[in-house]
Amino acid sequence: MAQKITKREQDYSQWYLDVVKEAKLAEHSPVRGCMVIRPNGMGLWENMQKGLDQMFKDTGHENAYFPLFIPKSFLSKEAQHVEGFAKECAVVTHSRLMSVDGGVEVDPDSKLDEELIVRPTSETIIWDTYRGWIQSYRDLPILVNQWANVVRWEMRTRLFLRTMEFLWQEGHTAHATKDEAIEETEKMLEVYRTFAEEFMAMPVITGRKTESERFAGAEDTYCIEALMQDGKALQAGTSHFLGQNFAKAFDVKFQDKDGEHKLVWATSWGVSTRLIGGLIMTHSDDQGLVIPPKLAPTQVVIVPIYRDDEQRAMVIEYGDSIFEELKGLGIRVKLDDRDNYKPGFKFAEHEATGIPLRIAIGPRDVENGNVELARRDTLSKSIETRDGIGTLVKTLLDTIQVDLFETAKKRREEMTYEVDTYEEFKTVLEEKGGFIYAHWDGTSETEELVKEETKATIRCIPLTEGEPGKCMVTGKPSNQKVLFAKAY
RNA sequence: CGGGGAGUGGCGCAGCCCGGUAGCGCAUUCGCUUUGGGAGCGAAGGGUCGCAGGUUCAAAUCCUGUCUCCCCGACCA
Repeated sequence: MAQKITKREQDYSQWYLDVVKEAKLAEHSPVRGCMVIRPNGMGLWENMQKGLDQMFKDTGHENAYFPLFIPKSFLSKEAQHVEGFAKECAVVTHSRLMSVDGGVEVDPDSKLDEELIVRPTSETIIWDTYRGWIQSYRDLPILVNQWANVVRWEMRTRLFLRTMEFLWQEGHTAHATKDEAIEETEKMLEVYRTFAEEFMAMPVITGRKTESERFAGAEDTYCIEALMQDGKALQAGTSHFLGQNFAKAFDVKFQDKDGEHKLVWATSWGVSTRLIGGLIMTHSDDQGLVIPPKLAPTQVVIVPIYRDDEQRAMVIEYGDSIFEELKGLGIRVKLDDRDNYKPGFKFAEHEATGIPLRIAIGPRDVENGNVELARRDTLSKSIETRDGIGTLVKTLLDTIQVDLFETAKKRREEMTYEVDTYEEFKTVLEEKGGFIYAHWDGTSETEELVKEETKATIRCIPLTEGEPGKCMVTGKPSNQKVLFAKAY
C-alpha cells in the first residue's frame, strides 16, 4: 500500500504528488483538471472551514448562498471583470440530451436563449442581488460570506494549487463609505493572516498587489504571500477593495442620511482549497504530510502492540482508557486496533497522513505504566508515564503547533534576501530562490521587464513601512523595497 | 494552446523496436506462523492492454484519430 516518498531534493513536484497520494488527500478525477478530494483531505478542509467560519462570525459576517449559474450578460457589465475572466469560463449552452443510436447527444432544440456561465467567482450575481437588498443607509453594511465551488477553465492544473473546479469561501460586503470598505478589506486580510499563521502555522507576508496583479475589477488587492520549501511563493489569500465599480455596473445605490442617493462601496475576499497545497508544501517532509494540531482531523493515534490474544486484550484495554481520557479532554483521538497490520506499518502510515502525535503501547508499557510518545514534526520518541498523559498530550499539541510555525518562519527567514542591484537580484534568484526584497520604481514596465528576464514577479508591496531608495533596474526613486519571488 | 514524456488487474511497472492468444512486484482472499519501524511461507481470485477506427489469417505490439495524466512554457486563487 504505502510506498516510499520521493526525496524532494530530487524532484519537488514528484515529492509533492507523493505526499498528497500517501496522505490520501486527493486524486485525479476522470474530468480534466478536476480532483476527487478523499475523506482525509475533506476532513482537513472542514477543519479549515470551521476555523475560518468562526473568525468570519466573530467579525460580524453571516453566510448566504448564491447560484452556481450566472447569466452571460451579467459578466459583461463590469469591463475589467469580464476581461479578467472571459478566457476561462465554462459555458452552459443546452439543457437536455437525447438518445441517438444507443448513445446520447445534445438536443439541439434545447439551446438556451441566454447561455449560463458556471461561476468563476460570484461578484456579478451577488451585486445583481444586492441591488434589491439595498435602499437605505440603514440596509448597510451587508457582511456576507459564501462557501461554494467555482470553476475556472485553467490551461494547466496542479492538485490543490490550481484545479479547474475548487472549493472556497468568498466574502462580499457592501458599505456606505469608502473608508468603511477599505477598513473591511484590511480587516479581512488580517483575518487571513491570523488564520494562516495561527491555524496553519504558515508564516505569511501581508501586502498589496501591483496594478498588473490586481483582481479584475478591483481598485486595490491585498494579499497574503507564503514561501514554500522549494523557494517558490504561493499567493494564499486575497482581499479586494472594489471601490464603486460593481455598484456602478449593477446600479446599486442607497439613500444616505443626507437624503442623497449614493453608490455603494464594495469589498470581496477569498481563500480556497489551495491553502491545502500551501500547508503541504510548508510543513511536509520525506515521511509525508505534517499537519498542525489545530487542523489535524486526528490529533493523536494510539497504536497497540501485542503478540497474542491475551496481550491484545490487555493492551487494548489499556489503550482504551487512554483513548477515553484524551477524548474527555476534547482531543481528536483514534485507537488503531486493526489486527491485519503490524505496528511498523501503522507507524509509517500515520506519519504519511500527518497525525501530530502517536502513542504506542505494548505489554512492556502496560506493565511499567508507561507509553511511548512520538512527535510527527520532529520524529522524536520518548517514554512517558501513563499518569498525566492527558495534560502532557494537550500541552504537547500546543507545543507542536507553535514549533511548526517557528520552524517554518525560520526557514522562510533563511530564504529571504535583500538586494540593491539588479545583478545581485538575478544571482540570488538563480542560485537560491526564495523571497527577495528590492527597490522598484513603481512602473508596470519595469515589473514586466523583470518578469520577462527572470520569471520573478512582484508578490506584493509589503504593508510594513520601508526605507526609500532607488529602483534596482532603472535607478528611479522608490518608496520602499517590494517583495519579489518566483511563484506558483 | 505550443514542446517533451506516459496511459497494460486496486497501485507501481515489463512486454511494443522485430504482430502469434498477457507477465512481474506490491495489494486483495484463504490457511499456518508472526506482531516494539512498512512480516514470512503456501494456495487462490482479479486485466477484451485509455477510447474509437484502420491494416492483417492474427494487434498490447503497426497506422490514423481522440481523451486523460505528468514535466517545461504562455494564463491563473
